[in-house]
Amino acid sequence: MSKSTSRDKLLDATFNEVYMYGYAGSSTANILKIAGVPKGSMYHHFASKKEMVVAMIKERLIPKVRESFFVEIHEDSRALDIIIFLFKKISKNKMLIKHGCPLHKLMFEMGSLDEEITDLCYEEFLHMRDNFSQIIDLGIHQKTIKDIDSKSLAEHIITNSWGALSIPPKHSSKEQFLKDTQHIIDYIKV
Amino acid sequence: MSKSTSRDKLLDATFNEVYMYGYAGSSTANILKIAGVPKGSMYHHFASKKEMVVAMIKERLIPKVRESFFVEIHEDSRALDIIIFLFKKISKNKMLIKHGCPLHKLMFEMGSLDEEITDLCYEEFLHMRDNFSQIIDLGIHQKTIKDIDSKSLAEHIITNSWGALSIPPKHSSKEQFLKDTQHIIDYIKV
DNA sequence: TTTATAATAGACCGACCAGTCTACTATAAA
DNA sequence: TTTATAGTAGACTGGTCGGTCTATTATAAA
Repeated sequence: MSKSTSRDKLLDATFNEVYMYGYAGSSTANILKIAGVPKGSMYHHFASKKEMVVAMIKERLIPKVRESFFVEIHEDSRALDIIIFLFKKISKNKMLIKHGCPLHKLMFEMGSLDEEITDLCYEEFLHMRDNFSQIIDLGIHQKTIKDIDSKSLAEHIITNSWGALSIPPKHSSKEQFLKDTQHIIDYIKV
Repeated sequence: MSKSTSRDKLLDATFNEVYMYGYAGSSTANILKIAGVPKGSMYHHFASKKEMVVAMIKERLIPKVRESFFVEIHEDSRALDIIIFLFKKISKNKMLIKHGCPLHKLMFEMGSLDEEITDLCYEEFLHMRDNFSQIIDLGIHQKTIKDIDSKSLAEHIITNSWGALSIPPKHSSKEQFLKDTQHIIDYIKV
């Protein structure tokens, strides 16, 4: 049982606010209200709204995305099955299906607006890609995945998932996502 | 040579403002400044910011996206070549490569915020999908494209392109987009 | 107990937001 | 020429924005 400090409550509220309304659409007043923390505390812990969001990305968004998008690599399991399992796992995550990948959403919005936040998100994208390409390399070695440039393929799989997940909540569904990713599976399997 | 009325100037400025800063991040004051039109004119032509954006989507965004994403179908040309040509055409569009598909960007942002705008964008997505699936059906008939459910494949191709185009301007390139879409080509060609 | 510092608390600030209001001008039908 | 309407013009409003300020309280080291 953690204490949940003001800082923690602010980061949690900031994640939800920015995820739902975007960076520009989020308001510090609303974050403070939801966190139940006075303004003085916020500006004690963070220099500005942007710095709070940067901390939120590092301490909430990136860990959540890693938790959602990453799977363990067992040397004895088939790499293709790992990827199929991952797509199933993502499809069960209602947050992702409804509102998209929070990393993608923020990076896309900030691309034209703030270089620091964009770069922070893009670095995590590269990290995801490199992590993913290891699974693909394993699959190529196991001959369960076609011998395609693994970095490029990993990038393809991530951006494709991002695109599929960016269908608006009213029209998105687990089934729609799995149908889309099935094309990826059909493409990469030997 | 058109007259470029105040209404036209407002819609043009609104497209750019919303494309760059998002709906929440856009400001009417800035739109008015760039359009060189006083506030009174804006509220004479449109009931609200939202109604102006709705008009912008119908009269600017959707036509631009159709122009960018659609290709003519010649009965005598190979459907696979049409799709390859389309990807090349998109890759040459610096606006799309840098800032992504404006339809995708707005739909993704508004998904949690406004149902009317979201539905307007989603309808156009469906229109794009159906138009695209015709090309695929042609390809299946010509045996240049694998016999895969054409609606699902069209959706896959569009959302994949959207994902690939949502890489931030600093890190996006024509080459990166073509590399990504090459996976699609390799997947669908017989 | 004293002292320093971390954290809480919220009133307050100027800037900017979308939207309103009244006045004025251009156009064209009667 | 008169009258009606479409369009231009921008000052102004209430509310929200991120951020500052001063005051107070909690914590812990000296």
